[in-house]
Amino acid sequence: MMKHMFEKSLKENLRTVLCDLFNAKINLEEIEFEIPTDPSHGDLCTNIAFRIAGKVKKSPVEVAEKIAERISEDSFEVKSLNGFVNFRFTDKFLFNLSKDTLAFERERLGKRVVVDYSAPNIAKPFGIGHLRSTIIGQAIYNLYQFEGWETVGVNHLGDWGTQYGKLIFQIKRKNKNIKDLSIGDLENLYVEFHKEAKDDPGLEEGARIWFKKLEDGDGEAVSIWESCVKKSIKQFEETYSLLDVEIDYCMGESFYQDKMKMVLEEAKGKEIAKESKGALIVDFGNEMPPAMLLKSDGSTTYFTRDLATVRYRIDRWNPDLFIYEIGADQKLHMRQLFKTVEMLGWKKSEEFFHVAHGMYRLKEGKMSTRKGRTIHLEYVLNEAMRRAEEIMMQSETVKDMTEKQKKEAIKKIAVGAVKYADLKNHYSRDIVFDWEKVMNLRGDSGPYLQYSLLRARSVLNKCKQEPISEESTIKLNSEERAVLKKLIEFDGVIESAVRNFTPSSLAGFAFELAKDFNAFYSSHPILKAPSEIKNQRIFITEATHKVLNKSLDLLGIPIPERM
RNA sequence: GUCCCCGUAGUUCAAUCGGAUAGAACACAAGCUUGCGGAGCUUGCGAUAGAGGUUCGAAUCCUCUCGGGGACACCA
Repeated sequence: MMKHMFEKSLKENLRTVLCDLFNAKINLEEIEFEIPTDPSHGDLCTNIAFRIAGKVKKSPVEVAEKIAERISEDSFEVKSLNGFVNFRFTDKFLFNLSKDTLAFERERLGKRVVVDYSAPNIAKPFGIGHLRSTIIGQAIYNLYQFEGWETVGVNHLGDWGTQYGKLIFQIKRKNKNIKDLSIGDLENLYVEFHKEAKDDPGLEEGARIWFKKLEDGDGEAVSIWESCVKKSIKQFEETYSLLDVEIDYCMGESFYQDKMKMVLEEAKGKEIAKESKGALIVDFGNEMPPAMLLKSDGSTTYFTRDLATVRYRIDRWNPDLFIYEIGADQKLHMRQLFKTVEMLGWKKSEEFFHVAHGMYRLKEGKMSTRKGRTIHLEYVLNEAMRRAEEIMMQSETVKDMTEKQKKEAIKKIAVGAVKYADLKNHYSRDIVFDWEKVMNLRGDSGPYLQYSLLRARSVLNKCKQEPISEESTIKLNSEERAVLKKLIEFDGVIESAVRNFTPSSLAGFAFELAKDFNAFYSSHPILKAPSEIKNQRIFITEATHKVLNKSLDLLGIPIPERM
């Protein structure tokens, strides 16, 4: 808060000065602070001189110089350079600002957000694509909650649709008994169906018939389907537990079976839905291709279910914001959905956001279930754990750990590595799936963050922090300044991560903080520092620990006790 | 064919919604242990696909070319 207040009063100060000097009237919003690219320029800067130079018919350099001459404060010095106005905090002031960062409590905003994420398909192993949705979605959920939103997380399980008609049909054709089939078997049957349907297009028709039967409540179809759901959910629960993810509600597409009719009636009544080639569609004119509500055989589509889902969520939670963490391949679908919601008059499309994550690709080419080029989460984690163990064996510090403790640590390191490798990328980018990068346990990686945090913790465990009195002299070296300057960025990073739906901003920040701390740690003693600066170094260690801990917590990266 | 996203060191990614000398990591090369955890630290090498335009200022915005990915009604 103190930083906020400081920036606000500095803005007001600038506004007054600009008015006095150049008779320029500006809004506070026009003044923006940034962090100079080169730390030697200062700790904060503004480009306001460029913005008003044209208005007042002076050069930016001159404007900046005049501003710098005019402002004088005890807590920072002001200098102009190349048209920028640079502020450099005194050590004491910077130190006090950083204390402010440690107050994590936010006021409740009275706003509610529904976050739709994970949403794996039943009867298939948990794929790497849904892993992305799960990890990013959970981080966004955490971030919104931290910022003071009331959050509702929903796992919109893919448990309905023609694909299960295909699966049931294939099970029947091959005379299989659902009781004997594993998730892997089910996936194989699905793949097999597609292969055979290529040569025999009649099979698609059979699949549609079986889905229609399922929708109409046919006993046999429902029983096979229920069995698939059960098997899948059991496996998903193991996965979520391993990933340390908990989603508030699990309501699959099938949940909305009886809620679509109402929506269809409303769409027809408002003349938004119309008939075309025997099907019921929503026409968007030239803006977009049409979306389908009912197929010509009368069965529903996932568009219908998504629409019913929105209706349900409005009725139940009436959120101020809907966030969908779903792959970029569904961009058109989402646009159609948001537009239709607006046409129905339920909500404005601005109240919806599609976090369209990019797709995973392999170095060898596209991923493809049919060609067997998929990556199963289980395999990735096992390999990551193997590597973590390898490094751990060389470590001195874990020698006195029990086997159980080691196993637990290895698991957390592997999960942290996999999650961080995903979170550090901007969601919109496709990720080239590279084993070496994902399971990298050094450098810009999850374990690097975990390690840095534990090292800070280890130092803190060896001493007692004494409060630093207001009178004590603070004198900082450049490594200490770097850490403190990074720390005071935390609030802004959170704000931007929330506003832009980018946990990647926080991941990047956490890495930079760890890096700055490590540089500080390696060049200056903390516990054996001279007594007059020992306390300030302990404070820096403690603050880093606290902020790093919170960052990893928000990102969903687990922290081992030792590693 | 139409629409959307992307193109940054050898490789994988950053760059605070137009700011100062484009940052990291991996890989490669050279160093760091008498101090708290070496999964660490320091140094070096090296990039905005191409051509125009907009302006004080462009990786970022506009146009075109080339290259990659995705989506386009009975899959989800």
